[in-house]
Amino acid sequence: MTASRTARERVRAELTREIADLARRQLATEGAGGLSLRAVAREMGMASSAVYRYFPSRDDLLTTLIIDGYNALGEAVEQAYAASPPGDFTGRWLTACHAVRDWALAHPHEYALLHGSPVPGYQAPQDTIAARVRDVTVFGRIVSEAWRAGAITPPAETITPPPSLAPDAANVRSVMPDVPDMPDDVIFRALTAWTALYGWVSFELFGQFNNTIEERRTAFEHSMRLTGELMGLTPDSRA
Amino acid sequence: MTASRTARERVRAELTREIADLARRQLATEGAGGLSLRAVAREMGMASSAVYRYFPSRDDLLTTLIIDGYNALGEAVEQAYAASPPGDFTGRWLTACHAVRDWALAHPHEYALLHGSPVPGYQAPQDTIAARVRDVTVFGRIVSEAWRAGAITPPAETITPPPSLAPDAANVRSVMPDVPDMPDDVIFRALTAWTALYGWVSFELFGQFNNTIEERRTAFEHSMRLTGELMGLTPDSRA
DNA sequence: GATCGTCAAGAGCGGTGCTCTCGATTTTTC
DNA sequence: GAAAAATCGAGAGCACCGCTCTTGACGATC
Repeated sequence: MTASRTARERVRAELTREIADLARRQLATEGAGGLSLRAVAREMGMASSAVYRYFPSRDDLLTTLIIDGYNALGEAVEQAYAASPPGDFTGRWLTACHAVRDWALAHPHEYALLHGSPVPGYQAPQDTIAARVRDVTVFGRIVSEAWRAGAITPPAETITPPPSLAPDAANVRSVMPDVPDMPDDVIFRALTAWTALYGWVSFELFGQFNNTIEERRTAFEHSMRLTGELMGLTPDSRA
Repeated sequence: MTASRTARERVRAELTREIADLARRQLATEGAGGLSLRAVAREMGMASSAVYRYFPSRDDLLTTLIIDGYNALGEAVEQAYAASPPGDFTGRWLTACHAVRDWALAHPHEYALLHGSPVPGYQAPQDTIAARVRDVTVFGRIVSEAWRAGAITPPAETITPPPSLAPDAANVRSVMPDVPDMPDDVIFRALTAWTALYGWVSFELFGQFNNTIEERRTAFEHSMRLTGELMGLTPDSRA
């Protein structure tokens, strides 16, 4: 039932995929604004109006590209997580950070679609939100595992978050499995590290480091070590 | 000479300003992609072709908007700096952070133009880079003043940056007045705090905190306190 | 007062997203 | 197997865009 319905449905699924792939290639070369339904149709050898049989609007096409992008980024982070040694939490954190950065550098326009300014007239539908949590989940897993292993020790005289932030902390905690005892302080430290990660990648990709930071990869890793320290991760859990 | 040349030049300068203002208003309501030379011309009651006498292309108009945006943001940060008490460096850091966030929230589309994904076919010219450093300069001043006052004490067993990052650290140090003795470690801690600041604001503005972080301002301030700690700022320098 | 530079306006080019209609083809139903 | 229904591609067309070129009128200058 899932493999083959009518021939028409099969060719429809095929064409839909083909259009999306072509659009993604066009996105990679031209950028988000250069995405043109007419150009896709031209490259596929069909009339521009025919494309609307598969994607009711340009925004719908954009939405699938965004969802695919979140999934690709999430998968990259998941694979990096799976390939990193379980005991070394700082290593896992750094590996995951590099996975985000590497993917962003390899797919700059797609990253811009996900974490850049929203596309002009485009309003992201709810569908995209579900796919968005995929990379977040991995980071949450890393932090929660480290916490349960006792590898997170925030500074003694820590800055305690105000009580009004408890609900938000609970929201963040919900993406971390089995850490009901994690203090809000650690939650917000992890959140801050997370924003620093994407802040760095966005800065690097959007050109804010031009003529200033040249040893990008090394500087990035060092910065992520600092954010690891901010989270309270012990520098090397194997030592 | 600066006040009045011929009447023609005066009216020309006036119209140029008027076009830019109208474009900025259109940018605020429609977003970067919705900026249309034709719409501006329509609203000014002139033919679309006439606008090209003042801005040779849409990208040129965008460039002036970007430069104006950087200046407005920089000025907001400068004013916040000027209004904050000189002795309290953590306070100055937080005030400057809030200035960035407040300005971004008040001018979301302009912020997106500055720190979001680059506009489709637009290539930022060198002119924009000069205006960009204005806010950075303020942050550099805060950090360097704190350092000279002895209010920055990074953790004892710190993560030292690799020697290959020394040139980049020197680049960053160049925006900080009179701190030749500031260690590269502190430089990169400040840089990381800076990326965390803009990472947070971008996340908040671009919708990544939806359904997760609701007490935005409080959470932001707490996060910035944490980045202040990361820099080594003593929690309250007046105590 | 004639000349020259500047200006607004109009027409037009090629491009865009999107809609509608029409004929052809495939699937479903009887 | 034939008729009915659903689907599809193509074409024309709408309103918009950035941008160019030409034309005619206005203002400043000698």
